[in-house]
Amino acid sequence: MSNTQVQVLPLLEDEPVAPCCPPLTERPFTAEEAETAARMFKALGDPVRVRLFSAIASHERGEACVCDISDVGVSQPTVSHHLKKLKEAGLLTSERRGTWVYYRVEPSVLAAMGKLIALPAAA
Amino acid sequence: MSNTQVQVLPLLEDEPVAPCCPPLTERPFTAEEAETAARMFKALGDPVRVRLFSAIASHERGEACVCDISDVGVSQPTVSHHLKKLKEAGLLTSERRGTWVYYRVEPSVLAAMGKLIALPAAA
DNA sequence: CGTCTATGTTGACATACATCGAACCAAGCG
DNA sequence: CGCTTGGTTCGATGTATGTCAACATAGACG
Repeated sequence: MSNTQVQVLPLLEDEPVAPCCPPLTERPFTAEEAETAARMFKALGDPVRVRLFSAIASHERGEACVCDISDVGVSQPTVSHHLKKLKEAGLLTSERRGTWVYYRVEPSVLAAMGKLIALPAAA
Repeated sequence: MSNTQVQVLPLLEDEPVAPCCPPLTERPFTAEEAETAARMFKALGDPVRVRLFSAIASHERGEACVCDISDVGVSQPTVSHHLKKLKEAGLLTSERRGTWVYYRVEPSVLAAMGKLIALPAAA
């Protein structure tokens, strides 16, 4: 009843991608874990999206205006489509600042993926 | 310095997936690099394939008989189909030993993927 | 040989996806 | 206002993909 200041996670409408799964080599993934991991991999399973993601990730502060990265050989609507896909997968966030729209890499995503591919110590 | 020759890459006649690309965050990928990276990501962009890959990778010696991993909720031909995809992508190799066929994780692949999503050293 | 078990291949089918042009919103500027 | 530039959404279209049932192949074994 009394609102004891539940300062919760601020309403993420999409599913959180970051806290995903153990390393792929640790144990067989469950169906759910596989679903989550596959969603991330699938988002990067297109050359155009890899180029866009890499362009943003390697840009200043991990963010870039669409205008800076839309030279990947496809039409501008297609670029927008792919950016949307990456955003839906939780890999990017976007923000409009005046005239331009900036996309930014979700930092936790890289950490989550790094954990996924983590190698077993014994080599 | 007794490394007279590299011992890791003898004869994969299919496209070598291992020596792929710099980290995604280092610089914008070229079209070719993106194509290579996307092929790897795409191969793991399906939940069934993630489960199969994880089951094999986490198995003894990074290899497993098909019979040990085919319980992923789809029919046997579908399992075979996905294993073939993973093999074509260079993530797995297969070998027949008597009655059973064993699939094995290509170790260099995990290294390549780890390099791909390597985090920038300092922010 | 014949047959059984373990996998792979083929054909068919429904769904998903990448792509484009055109139409549409949003912000700045005259 | 109306124009211009940046970006997204929509509708259409061709291609890729996941899936299964049916058939094929490869060893093991009697």
